[in-house]
Amino acid sequence: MVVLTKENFSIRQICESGQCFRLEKLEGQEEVYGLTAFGRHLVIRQKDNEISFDCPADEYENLWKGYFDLEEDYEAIIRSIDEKDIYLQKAAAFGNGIRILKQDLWEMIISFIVSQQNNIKRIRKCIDLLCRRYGEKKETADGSIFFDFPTPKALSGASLEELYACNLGYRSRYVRETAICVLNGGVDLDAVRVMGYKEAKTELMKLCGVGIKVAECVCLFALHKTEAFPVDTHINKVMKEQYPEGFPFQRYRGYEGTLQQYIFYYDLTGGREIEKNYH
DNA sequence: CATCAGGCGAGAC
DNA sequence: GTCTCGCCTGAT
Repeated sequence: MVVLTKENFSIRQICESGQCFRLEKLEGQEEVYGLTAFGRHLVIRQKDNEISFDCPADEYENLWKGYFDLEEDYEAIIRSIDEKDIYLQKAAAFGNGIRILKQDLWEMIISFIVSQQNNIKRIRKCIDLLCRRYGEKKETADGSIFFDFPTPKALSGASLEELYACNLGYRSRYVRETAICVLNGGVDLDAVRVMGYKEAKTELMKLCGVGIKVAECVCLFALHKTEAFPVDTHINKVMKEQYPEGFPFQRYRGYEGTLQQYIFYYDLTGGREIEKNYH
């Protein structure tokens, strides 16, 4: 068990921000979450600023500390926001516990292919079915069962019909073709891992079902290219309503993606009411 | 009943 | 290069 005190960390906000579809609130308890990632299952508890990770110290150091981006100073990011940009100030204050996770590349590719023209609840269900049916069955130290994310090989073995049965709909073909492409080495994920942002984005877009938006999400949530700025229906709406003269990308160069998450989360869960932004 | 969910590919031009 | 259209499926 590892316990630490941290500002700008909310496991609830991270969960609700929809960047990880295998982090979920556990039934019956407040602020207790379960995460499956990198072949492990982790229980996380939070009370105010005190967070506990139910794992050995070395696992925390080698895996979760990086995964949750705990070395980054999010307070400094929020402080850097233009004080006259009321909307962005409110969005960041609202989601100030969000972190940009460093997730598995393959898992993010499939997850965000599945996410297109889909809602978070259904995305979670799809991913869960894929893991149960094609992922390796594993067991935690205390004996509970979980399923790892399926490998490219395992997914390429699924027929279109079987993928439809996982509720993927028309995305079934994209998942199947992407799995086959990665398995063949048509796109080399080890190479993508060491590429810069633009190069990685271009390479990812060679995959079937990966367009600009999905590629940006993968760059941001797997490769930690925080300059990636995924534009979806929410961001598009906010850009029109709040930034008719354009979003000030130059001011926030290098961490636009982090701000994107504040905006996305605010629009998704909090900032429903339309407010004017005064520059 | 229509519209929408963290879009994308294919085809027309 | 830009524009339009159809697409699985469940919720509202």
